[in-house]
Amino acid sequence: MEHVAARAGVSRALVSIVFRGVAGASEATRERVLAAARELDYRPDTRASRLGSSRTRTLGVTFSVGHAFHGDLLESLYTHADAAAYELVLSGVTPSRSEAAAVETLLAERCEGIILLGSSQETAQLERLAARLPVVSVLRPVPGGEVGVVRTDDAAGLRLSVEHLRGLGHRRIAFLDGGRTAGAAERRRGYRTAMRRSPPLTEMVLPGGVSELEGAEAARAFLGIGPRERPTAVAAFNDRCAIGFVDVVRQAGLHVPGDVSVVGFDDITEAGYPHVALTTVRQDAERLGAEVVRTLADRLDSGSPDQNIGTTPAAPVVIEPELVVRASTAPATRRGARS
Amino acid sequence: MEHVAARAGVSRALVSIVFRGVAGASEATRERVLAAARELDYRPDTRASRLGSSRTRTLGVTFSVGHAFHGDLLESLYTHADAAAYELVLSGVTPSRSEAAAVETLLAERCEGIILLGSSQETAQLERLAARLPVVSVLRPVPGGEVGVVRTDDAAGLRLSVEHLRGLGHRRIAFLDGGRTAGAAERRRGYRTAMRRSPPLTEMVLPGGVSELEGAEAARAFLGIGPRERPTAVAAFNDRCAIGFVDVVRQAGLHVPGDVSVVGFDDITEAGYPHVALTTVRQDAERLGAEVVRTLADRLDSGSPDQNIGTTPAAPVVIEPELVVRASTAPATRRGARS
DNA sequence: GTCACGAACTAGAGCGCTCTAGTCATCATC
DNA sequence: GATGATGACTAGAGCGCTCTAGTTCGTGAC
Repeated sequence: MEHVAARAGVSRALVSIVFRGVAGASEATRERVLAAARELDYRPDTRASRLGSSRTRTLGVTFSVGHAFHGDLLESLYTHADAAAYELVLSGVTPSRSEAAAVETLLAERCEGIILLGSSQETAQLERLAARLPVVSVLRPVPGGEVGVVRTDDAAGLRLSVEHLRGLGHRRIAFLDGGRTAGAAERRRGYRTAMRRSPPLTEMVLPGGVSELEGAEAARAFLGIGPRERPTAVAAFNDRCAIGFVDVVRQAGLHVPGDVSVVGFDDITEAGYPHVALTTVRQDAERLGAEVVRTLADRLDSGSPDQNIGTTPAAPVVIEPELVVRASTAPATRRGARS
Repeated sequence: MEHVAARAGVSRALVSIVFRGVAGASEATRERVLAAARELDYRPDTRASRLGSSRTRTLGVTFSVGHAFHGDLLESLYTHADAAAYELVLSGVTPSRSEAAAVETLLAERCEGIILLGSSQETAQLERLAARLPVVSVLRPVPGGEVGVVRTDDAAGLRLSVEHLRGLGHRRIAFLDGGRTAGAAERRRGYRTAMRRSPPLTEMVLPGGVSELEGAEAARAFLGIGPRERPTAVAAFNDRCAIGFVDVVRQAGLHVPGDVSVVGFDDITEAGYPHVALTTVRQDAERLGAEVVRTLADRLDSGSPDQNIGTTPAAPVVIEPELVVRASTAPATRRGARS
């Protein structure tokens, strides 16, 4: 910085002004400084600038590495954080690196707010964290109102699934459960509600899970059911689970959607591939990301300067999902499952 | 820090000593400081500590968000960086956030070294970057020797594929190409070499790609070939491509491995799921990560203090892949494709 | 008793920025 | 021509650490 200042013939303070993009430098000087910086291949040290300023304008994000939908969310977060003049610092969660450890590094970075994608921490822990700084839990609802929440209306999503299948004439509709994953309880609840509407249908919850593997296992349980009692349709916890289910069911000689209709959840990229063509409930990653940044930025930018603690989070933001009908669902046949 | 020092009745310098874990504090004081810190919920500010010290002990990583194999690599990198007392800072690449932009933020963080997972930048750009600081390209070979490289022996991997299929009696073996992706050229070369060994077989390269989508498209091209000329085995650029291929081929009524054997590449988690059971060439994410950290740490820790420029990278580290035989390959039948 | 020595601890100058409180022209205003 | 305003710029005190160059004190050797 010193060198750039010298080369441009100005003070260090002026260089700072130019790089922060604030008012206080003439157009001519601004260009001279930028030119000098370019020649010296200089770029401001983010560590130092964050240290110097009262605000770090930094948002920490924990995410599961390799998780497809988290990838989609990150993309949206990057875009909107950038637009709101915030920087993102990522902290990955892996089987050997816990979410708590990931959060710890974010705190040490002095992030102003923390974004947790699909958090698996206990509510009490989240509340303790939220007492220190603004926290928003994405995808996973957190009761109590201390922790900000941005999520899809999971229950409504499953209602869409079930109503769609009902409308196609299905009466035996199973749900492939998601266990303790973020959002699973709500989806299960949505399934139950929809099944109890008139005319009420017999509920059937099969243990499922988050990945293709668990979908495949659920399919084996499904195939173990006698053809006459077998559900003619299945709503899965998510797309990957649905895809694993379809794979195994097809390998067993059944047809999808001829013998069994399947609906997923998320609308991951793969679900839209022509050879997969999964009917699913779309979560809008783009909007989720936008809302996360908006709620956090609102809290941070409005709060009394350097005193974010005390600003309460806005009410949970719940985004309505949308049914995307593709080729994995079809009208129920009279005789139920064939073969 | 001030507060912790006051509470423990020592100087700020002593607190620093304790938190850095260096010698110079008695056991009793150490505990007193730690206790005070715990009570005040204090943790050192990483920005400030990096600023203060000559070394940042920070490694920057660019990766594709949502890319399964990058996720596996990140996990390994986290583990080994931690063991070598380095910190990782992640910078995600998305369709709307270029690799160059990702690198830019890493430079601004003053990372000591940069790790590029599956870089898609041009060699010239990589070399320019490598002139500033140690860079290692993972998965993607870079000629010239200026940029460190840690990768799997892609060519050998495809030779393993082809030899395996040859051994099963296959003679018409196609390759689903990976286009311009990292490693694709080497795999294509490995395929060619293996096909030209005695007895030489007729090469057949079908356009493939990196995802299931492209594998599915390749399958359609494959199905368009007359049953008599159709390859009886396929080596795919990667697992996802192989999986898409298998899906479509099965939907068309062919059997895998009965009618066509398929070999993937990577050994992503999904390939090992029982209902997928893909024969594949395993890339060892754990070892790749370990080697990346080792080579970087070697350069950084040995170099003349605060003068990394000039230390040349070690020779490329090439890790031998391993064939994992599962259920997607079987001996060739006399008549080639059935159905 | 004196001295050297090492262990335990401290003072204080950075690190590369930000940002408040200035200085100094220049220009319109009455 | 004195008076502010305004715009362009600078000095210098932080930010929260690290780290060198001390100081202090207890211990053992002689």
